[in-house]
Amino acid sequence: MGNDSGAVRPKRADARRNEKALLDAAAAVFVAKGVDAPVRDIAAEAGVGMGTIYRHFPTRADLIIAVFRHQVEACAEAGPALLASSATPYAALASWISIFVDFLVTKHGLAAVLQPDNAGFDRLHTYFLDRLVPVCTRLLDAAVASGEIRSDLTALELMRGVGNLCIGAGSDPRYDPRRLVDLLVAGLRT
Amino acid sequence: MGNDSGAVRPKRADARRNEKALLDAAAAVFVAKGVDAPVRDIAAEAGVGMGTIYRHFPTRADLIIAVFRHQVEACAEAGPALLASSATPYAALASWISIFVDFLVTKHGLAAVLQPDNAGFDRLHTYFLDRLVPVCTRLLDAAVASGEIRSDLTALELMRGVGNLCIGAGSDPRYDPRRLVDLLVAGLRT
DNA sequence: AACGATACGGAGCAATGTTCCGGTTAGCAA
DNA sequence: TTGCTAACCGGAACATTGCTCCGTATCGTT
Repeated sequence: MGNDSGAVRPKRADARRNEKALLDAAAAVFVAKGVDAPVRDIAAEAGVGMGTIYRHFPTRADLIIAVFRHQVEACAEAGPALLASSATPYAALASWISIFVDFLVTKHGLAAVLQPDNAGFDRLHTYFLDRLVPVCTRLLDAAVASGEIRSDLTALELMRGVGNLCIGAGSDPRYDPRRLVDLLVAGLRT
Repeated sequence: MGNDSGAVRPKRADARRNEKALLDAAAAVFVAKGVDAPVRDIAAEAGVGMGTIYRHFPTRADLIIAVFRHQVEACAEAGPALLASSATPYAALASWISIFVDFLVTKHGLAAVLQPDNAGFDRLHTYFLDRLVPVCTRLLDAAVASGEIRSDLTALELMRGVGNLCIGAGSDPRYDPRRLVDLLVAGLRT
């Protein structure tokens, strides 16, 4: 998975340096203030100007994608692994959902950004879904095939439901998205 | 429930007229563009200035509350009625949740505004919860007492979960919040 | 008819995402 | 080493949006 090492046109050294600074700064700011942090804050943290951010990442969403890409990959790759190692497909599905929830809950406000109508976040929404829906579909199909769950739900619906349940996690200690998600997954059983 | 007719200090005629115009305009704009419509649009639709809106409704949330108040009341009042007329408490709970979902889904973007961290919408959030959580609690308690559902979930959690599931309804025909909510409610069963 | 309290309208402020452009510099060629 | 140009940089400027302020117009009373 060579990211972009020996590509068509080697970037200039300063460009490469700034891109890394930006990614690090964005990660730090996201942790501190959530993914809704103003672009200016990220630019300041990285010690670069606004223009530099938007040249490297045409839109906020692209920056977010870049920052979380490897975590999304890890989540995607966990799917088949769980299917192979779990006692039943349903157990694998439940475990995977749990991983997915952990990912969403860990990042302030990331879940909210999965909304398809979040203007400007189309790219992010598309990326997440393109990468994870197939994984979830496979888990879901397996669990349906084993007769453990009902068959009238698509992976997209399930993931979106789970994503929605995770919105606002952490802002209110009385609301624990994990419990609600567990309920949802329990409701899936035949 | 005389709204504010013969109150401490009779408002001026133009003030009363404008308040009504504002409510009508807001309702129309909310239907057309969702509750996130710019305040300026509402002012324009009502044919008044920005100042007028903010004098009558100190904050966007207050305007939204005013527009939807009677529907929230209807929802609140349906709770005890359903409890009395349904076969079992669980059936009453399910029916009430369904009414609640209908309410949220009908209004573009209303669900998203139930988030406690939605800066500026504290009032709206508080109003909704103050009015509806007690109703939901009673339904939940009754269903727990009849042994139909588990007892480790608060009304707040359930309502927030349902509210979250309804976020973005209508923006994607492949996502039907009602089905997810049904799943959630099904997961409640013992 | 005059007057004071009340309401009105819209310019203006602050925050934020995004675009633009003049100045600077890395990397290559002679 | 020196010079050149394409790529890059920073931040000012623009557009949108929630909200505030204040001079002016209007209402209702005396």
